[in-house]
Amino acid sequence: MERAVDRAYSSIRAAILDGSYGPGARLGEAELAQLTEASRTPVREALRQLEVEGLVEVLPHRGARVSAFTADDLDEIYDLRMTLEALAAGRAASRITPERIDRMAQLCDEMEDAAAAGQLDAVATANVAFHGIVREASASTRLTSMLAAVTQLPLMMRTFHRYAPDDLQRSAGHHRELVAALRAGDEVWADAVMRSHVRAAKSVLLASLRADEADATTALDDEMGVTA
Amino acid sequence: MERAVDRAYSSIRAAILDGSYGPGARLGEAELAQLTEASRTPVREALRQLEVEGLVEVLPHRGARVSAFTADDLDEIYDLRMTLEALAAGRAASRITPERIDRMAQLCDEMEDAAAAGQLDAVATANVAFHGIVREASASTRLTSMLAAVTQLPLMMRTFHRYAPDDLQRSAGHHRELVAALRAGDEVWADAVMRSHVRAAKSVLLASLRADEADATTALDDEMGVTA
DNA sequence: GAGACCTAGATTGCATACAAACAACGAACG
DNA sequence: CGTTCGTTGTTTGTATGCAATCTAGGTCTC
Repeated sequence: MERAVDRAYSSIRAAILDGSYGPGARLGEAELAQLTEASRTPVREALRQLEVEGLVEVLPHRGARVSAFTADDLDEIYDLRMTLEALAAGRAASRITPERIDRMAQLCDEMEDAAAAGQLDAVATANVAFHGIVREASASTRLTSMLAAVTQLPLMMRTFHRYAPDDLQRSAGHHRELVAALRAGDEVWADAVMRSHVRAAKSVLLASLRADEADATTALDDEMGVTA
Repeated sequence: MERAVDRAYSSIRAAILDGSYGPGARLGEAELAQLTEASRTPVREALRQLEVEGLVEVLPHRGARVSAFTADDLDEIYDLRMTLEALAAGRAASRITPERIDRMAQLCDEMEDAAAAGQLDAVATANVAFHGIVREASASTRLTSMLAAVTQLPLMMRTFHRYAPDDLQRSAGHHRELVAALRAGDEVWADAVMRSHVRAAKSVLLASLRADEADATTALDDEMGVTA
């Protein structure tokens, strides 16, 4: 991470993912240049990179904003993600090495332990590593970069914090099953498991968002009731 | 096309697609700045954009080169393209308007006429428009931009010039069938036709490249025979 | 003669100054 | 009172100069 572009990229990305800049927040170049201790030139390049990955939107002559996702976006993104992750899993089935499969099994252990201990951040971290192995094993740089674009949303929304115990257990089951499918070298199996896995994640997220919305409405009603 | 970045982008892209810069050719920033009548700043941005779309590769401190595709790349790209294009067709089936379907049917006529007249460039142009309608109708900006990344290769390789009459006829058949599937609003049908269509294209391209290679080898052998 | 090292030229990466476009505010007019 | 237009401040877009890095050629050593 020597180049100023990389510093800028990492800093901005971290600031978005940790919530310093929420959805829709303005990303002024001068401000970011100060934050990342670089000039505007590398900041601009970093912003374009982040745009490709779907984390920010830049409008001509109007600057950059953190992406804000609608329900339609979410639907679209998870459709894409299901298709792409399944393709990656299928390709990985015939290419992955035993060592990597072992590492995935190990990550399954870690995730289950972390889930049992209620450490959702640790689950999320191990989960990213787990899926990362599948992508690497798919041996397709293009596919890998496309997957990056549809995986930012779950990161931004801290999806694991929306998982109930049942959801976590089902997710762990998918992970174990995927390991089995890969060990068997079964493309179709791996593809199918991954589809279930992503689709289930979408379902959890949508349900959770609907619940959030209901809460917000209730809160709003209460507030109006108080002030009226 | 007012902004210098857009000028640079268009000029460089055109220069690559018309063969002025072949695969592996070096793309010096100063040279491109002169070509596009802009400074290096917008040229750099344009190059990054072209990198995203897969037309060029840029290496840190080493500049940009036109992408050169290996047989593995080709395999990988067509796998991805089949999956994404099929997804787009499926989504389009339930969203496309009758007007757009009519336009697609019209483009079918044009392509068949052009093919009969041996005007392969005209076929290619209409084909791009035809597939463009499907992508727009898929109503997914992300999917659209991903498809752009896996559609540069066929453009660069002028794939239509490798089609024999039988291939062109099969392709036309796929196009007609896709129109029918979309008119019927049948997602599964549209998905399946598109898979066939892309897979057939891959097959033609691979066969054509193998033929090229054989020719090259023969020519080389001949030459060595002469010089020996 | 082969290989490593060093130097010179050229090229990319970064910073900064300037120009162009946009947004917000206020005044003038209908 | 509302609308429109001008004006000003801020932000993005572009050009250019300088520093850091890479490539190539030659020389020196083994």
